[in-house]
Amino acid sequence: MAKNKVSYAPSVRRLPSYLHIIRQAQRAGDYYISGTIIAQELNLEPIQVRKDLAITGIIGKPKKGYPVEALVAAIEHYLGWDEVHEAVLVGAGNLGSALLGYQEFQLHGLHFVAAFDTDPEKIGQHVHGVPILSMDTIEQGIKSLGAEIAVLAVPSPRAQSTAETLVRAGIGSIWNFTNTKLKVPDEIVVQREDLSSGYALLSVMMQNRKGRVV
Amino acid sequence: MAKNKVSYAPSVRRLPSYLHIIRQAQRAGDYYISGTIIAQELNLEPIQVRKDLAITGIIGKPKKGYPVEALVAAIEHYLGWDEVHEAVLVGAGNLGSALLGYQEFQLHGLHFVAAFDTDPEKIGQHVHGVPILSMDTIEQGIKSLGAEIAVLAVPSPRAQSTAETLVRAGIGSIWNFTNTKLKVPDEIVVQREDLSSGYALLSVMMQNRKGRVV
DNA sequence: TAGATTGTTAATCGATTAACAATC
DNA sequence: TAGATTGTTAATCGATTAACAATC
Repeated sequence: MAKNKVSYAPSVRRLPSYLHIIRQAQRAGDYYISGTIIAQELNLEPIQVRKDLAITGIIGKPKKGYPVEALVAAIEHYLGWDEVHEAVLVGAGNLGSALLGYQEFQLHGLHFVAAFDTDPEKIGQHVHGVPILSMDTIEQGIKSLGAEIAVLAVPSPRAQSTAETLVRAGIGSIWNFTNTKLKVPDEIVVQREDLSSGYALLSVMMQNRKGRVV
Repeated sequence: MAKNKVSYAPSVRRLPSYLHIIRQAQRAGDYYISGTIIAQELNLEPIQVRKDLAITGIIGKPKKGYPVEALVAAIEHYLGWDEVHEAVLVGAGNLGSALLGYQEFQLHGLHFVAAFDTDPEKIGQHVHGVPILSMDTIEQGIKSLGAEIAVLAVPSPRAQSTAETLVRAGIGSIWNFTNTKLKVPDEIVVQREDLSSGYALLSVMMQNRKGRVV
């Protein structure tokens, strides 16, 4: 099977920002919102917004823009955010716990049913209302809970072996917050989140500004 | 002044991953590492690795690869990670505190000197050894501490107003973890980290797999 | 030496932007 | 109606990949 690759990845990455703006318009009671307005808010080109929205299948109205209600639905449906996805947190450290508490994900259908950790002090406790179970029980746990997503936030050295356990447990998708590139079968969906890459960008911008080379 | 934009942004984003691999080789005692090996580890094309590394100015040796020691130095210098950058955390909630505790950033020169929060319960306390100060004192605080980077992790609704305070306090760079697009003067460096965009990508991959459309 | 790997120059691919007719 | 905005088709731009001579 081919490696999971998303067409229009840059467009897909921008959709959540659009959704955020559109939701604001929705709360303000607007029935229509134009690509021009969205673009303005996000400092983008209107044509880019229109092209991006087109992938969700939404049809706009010349002069008025896009119907807000339908647009929210189209984006959410395209992303699968209109359905609940059961998830487990693997590694309930600082970052992991923070992710559990991140309200926005729940709004987008990410539903944590359990967390796993090796620390005996933590096992049996709850973080943000989610029970922390022993890492030793993870294989059975995932199977019986039927979780489809694992949010991986263990220390890097344990990332690969933990991923392998997740695969054995039948997990479908791994959201990888470690800085380790995971070696897993092609049919497993993996999305790696690398905080350092954003910091690298910030750092280079700072360097550029320092030398007045922009 | 032109909007801060990084040339070769995709390449810059990959550099931290390379650094990670190269450091491993360094610890293993290797004197040279080839682009081929790095590519293999990260599932990339060797030519891409070579092109990316070229922007740091490193010169490799045909047949052997790149000198490990010099390569680490070249990447770190290119990113400015060989110097200390003083930073403040603004918003000591779940995510913010997790970022403070993230060891890796310290390794790359990010040095937190203070955190600011509005919660009276937190003020006066320490997170990961860093004192939490009152948000009311942020303007003076940043000025006297001389911090150049602010890591912004306040609730979204307060993001814009907080950013304006940061600008008044003379901050140079904002690493923005809120899902709000900040409106600040062009000379301020802003890097926005959007966790939802990665989740969107994961979601679409899951959708694709479900329909066996890859 | 032989051959793996570099760095350069050219080709390809995909994403962004431009132009513009259609239209509510 | 007049004109702002859409969606489509084409042009541009930048990033990735390919080809290959140079070389340790």
